[in-house]
Amino acid sequence: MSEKIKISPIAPKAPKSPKAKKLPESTRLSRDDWLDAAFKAVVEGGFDNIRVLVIADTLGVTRGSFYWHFTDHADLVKSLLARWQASEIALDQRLQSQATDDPRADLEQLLEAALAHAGPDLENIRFELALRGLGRRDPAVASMLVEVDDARMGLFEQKFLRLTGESKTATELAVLFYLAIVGSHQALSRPTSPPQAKTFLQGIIANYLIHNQAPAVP
Amino acid sequence: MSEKIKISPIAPKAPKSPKAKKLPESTRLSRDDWLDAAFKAVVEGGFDNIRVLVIADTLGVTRGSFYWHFTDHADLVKSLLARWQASEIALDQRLQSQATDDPRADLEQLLEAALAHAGPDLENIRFELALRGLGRRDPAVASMLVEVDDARMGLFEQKFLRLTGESKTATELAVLFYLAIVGSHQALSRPTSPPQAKTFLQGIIANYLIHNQAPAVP
DNA sequence: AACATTCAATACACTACTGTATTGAGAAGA
DNA sequence: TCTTCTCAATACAGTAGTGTATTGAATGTT
Repeated sequence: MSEKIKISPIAPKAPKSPKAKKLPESTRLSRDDWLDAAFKAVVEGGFDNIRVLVIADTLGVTRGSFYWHFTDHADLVKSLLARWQASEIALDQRLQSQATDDPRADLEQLLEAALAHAGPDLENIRFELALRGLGRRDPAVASMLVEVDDARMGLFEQKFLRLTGESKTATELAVLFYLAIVGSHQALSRPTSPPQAKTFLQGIIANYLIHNQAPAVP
Repeated sequence: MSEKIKISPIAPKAPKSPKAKKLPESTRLSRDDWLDAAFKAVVEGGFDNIRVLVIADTLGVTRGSFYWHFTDHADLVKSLLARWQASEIALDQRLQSQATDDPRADLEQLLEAALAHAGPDLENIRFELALRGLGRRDPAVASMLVEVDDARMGLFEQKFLRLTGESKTATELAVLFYLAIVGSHQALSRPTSPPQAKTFLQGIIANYLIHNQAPAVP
C-alpha cells in the first residue's frame, strides 16, 4: 500500500569492531554474559568501574545490546548484587549440609571455603571487597552484607559452640575467626601477594583459632 | 604609555555562589584546605569520589582555586597519599617511643591506637579502607600499603617476641593480631555499626591474642 | 513465504567532568 | 602610591559517559 519511508542513519559498513575480545565470537549475548563481564569489571576496578560503554567494548558489541537486556545502569548493578547474594546463600547452605560430627574438621572446611573459594585470580575475594566498599556508601548494600555476614557467623558460632559448650565463648571465638578471615581477604587481595600466602594465613588461623595451639605464656 | 587592551569575559556579578558550606567564610584557601576536603570526599565515597568540581563546590569556590594550588587531579591524589603516609609513619614512631617494659600493655596500646585512632565518624578507618581499595588497582599504592603494613607488623612482632621468646610464634601471633585488626576495620566501618562495637571487638582481640585467655578445649 | 521476535548498531541529545587560558581583585612590599 | 604576588572567577574546548529512539539483521514460527 503505502511506501514506508525510512531514514537510514548511514550505511552499516563495519559489522563488528575488530577488537572483540570474547572467545564465543559467534553467538549472541545473554543477560548473564553482561553480568559476567560486569563482575570482572568490579573485580578489576570496583563498582565505579561498571561502565556500560566500556563493558560493551570488551564484549565486542555496542550499547544497543545492553539496553536490550537491561533497563539502565542501575538495573545491571542491582542484578549483579542479587546474583551474588543468591550464590552466597547457596554456598552457605551447601556448607551447612556438609557438616560432619567433628566440629574442628567442619571449621577447617569453612575456613578453606572462605579463603580458597577465592576462585581464579582471587576474583571472588576481590569482588567481595569491592562490595564492602560499596556498602560503605549504600545502606541497602550494607544491610545485605550484614545478612550474609550474620549467616556465616551463625555457621561458625554453631561449630564453636559444639567445641566449647559455652555460648559466650563460642560467640567470641566465632567473631575472632571471622575477623581473621576478613583480614585475610585484604591481605590476599594485594597484587603482590605470593601464592603461598593463602596456605600461610590459613595455617595460622587454623592453628590458633581452631586447634587452640596458642603458646602458653606466663 | 600604551593602553592595555584587555578583553573581559563578562561582568563579575556573583561574587560568591550562595552555597558555600565551609565555615571559614572569609579567608582564602590553602593547599591543605583542599587536601582536607579531598580526604573527606574519600571517606564518603572512595577515591573515585575525588572530583575537583564537586570539592570546589563544597569549599565554596570555583576550580580556579584548585588549579592554582595543584597542577591537576593526579597531583591532588598524589599529595593526599603522601600526606597520609607521612602521618602514618609519624604515628608509628610515636607509638614505638611510648614503649614500656610491659609488652602486654604496649600491645593494648597498639590495639587501642589501631581501633580508636578512628577519629570522628571513623574517618581514618574509612579512609584507610578506601586506600586499600585503591591499592587493588594501583601497584604504587599497593606497595606503599605494604610498607605501612610491614612497619606495623614489625611493632607487633617485637612485642610478641618479648612475650613468647620464640620468633616463629611471635610472627604468627603478630600476623593473627593484624588480621584481626584489619577485619575489625571492615566491621567497624559498616554504617550500622553501633558505638559499643569497638569496645566489643577490642575486648575480644585483647582477651584471646594478648592475654591468651583462650578456653581450654579437650 | 510471510511474519514476529530477538538482539545489536547507529545517531542524537544530554550530563558531568577535566584542563587551559585569561582576567580580576585583594593583600603585601617597595 | 605603585607594583607585584596570590588566589579565585570565568569562558572555552575537550573527553567520557548515560539514556533514548530508530533501524536493521538473524532467527525462529506458522
